[in-house]
Amino acid sequence: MESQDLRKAGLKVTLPRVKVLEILEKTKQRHMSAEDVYKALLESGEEIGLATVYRVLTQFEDAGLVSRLSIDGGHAVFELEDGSHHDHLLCVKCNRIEEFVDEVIEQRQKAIALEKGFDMTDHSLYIYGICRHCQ
Amino acid sequence: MESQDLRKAGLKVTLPRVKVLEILEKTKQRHMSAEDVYKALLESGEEIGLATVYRVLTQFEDAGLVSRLSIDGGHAVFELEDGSHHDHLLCVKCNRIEEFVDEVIEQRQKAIALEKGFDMTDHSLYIYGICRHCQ
DNA sequence: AATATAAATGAAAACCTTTCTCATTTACAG
DNA sequence: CTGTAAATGAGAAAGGTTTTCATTTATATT
Ligand SMILES: [Mn+2]
Ligand SMILES: [Mn+2]
Ligand SMILES: [Zn+2]
Ligand SMILES: [Zn+2]
Repeated sequence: MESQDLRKAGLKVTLPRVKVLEILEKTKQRHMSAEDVYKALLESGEEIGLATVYRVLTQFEDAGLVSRLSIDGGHAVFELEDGSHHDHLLCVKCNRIEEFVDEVIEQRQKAIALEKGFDMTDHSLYIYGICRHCQ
Repeated sequence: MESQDLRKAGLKVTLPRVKVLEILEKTKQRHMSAEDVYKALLESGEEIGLATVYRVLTQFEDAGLVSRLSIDGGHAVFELEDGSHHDHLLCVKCNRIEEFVDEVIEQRQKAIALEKGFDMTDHSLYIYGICRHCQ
């Protein structure tokens, strides 16, 4: 019952919001661009405008329902937020995305920010390479 | 004699290329956007088109003379390549950029790539926060 | 030094992703 | 059921970057 998730987030329960959430929950690709979501909606018979998809994804991000990856130079990619922070490995050939968590790196980042007098608000780490399947 | 640097890189020695290189070498700001370089050229009396600035910066990147940072959501930023890899801290208020090197993080990244079967080609790490001056 | 030719440039148009505008539709509180 | 604020769709606009193509320039050759 994702209507509850929406209401909890202070968002009115509208068809576009319910459908976008459904797509994100049902898809095989955990990481989707706005365009991907838009196309998936069309395929599932929902004619929801791309502008609305962007709006809804941004609202979901603000509400903590999804998180946004900003990949090198390209378009943003969204994923359902599951509460566990992680970073990403990207295959430069097939665009496969894998996830990882590394506490050592997380700690070092905090230490570096402290050392440099920064109040760290966020970080972004991407490892680019050629995946097993592509090499 | 930056003409030599250009020739070594297989690039013809043209006025735009020489001037862009000069700007990058003389500027106080180590990190400059294409627009910044373009404006600095204008201020120094050189009427070089923005498209040329983009082209030249990309060629310099390919030649290993500069490197490009892809900052979250914004425009690209370029810096003269000095052979020493480093990552960046960015102030979300004043856009100040600081640099750091952390061997522990570098090593962990390699280990993670290996673990996941990736042949690592690159990585990008940005720490966002509020700098000393802005907090 | 003059010439030929491939490469580089400038200006403007095109591109691509994302955001905005605004008229219309919708959710939902009363 | 009604009124009202919020959400939507379509298209325009934004903002950074790349492309196109006619013109200019660097440099190898005479
Ligand atoms: Mn992820
Ligand atoms: Mn730097
Ligand atoms: Zn791959
Ligand atoms: Zn600052």
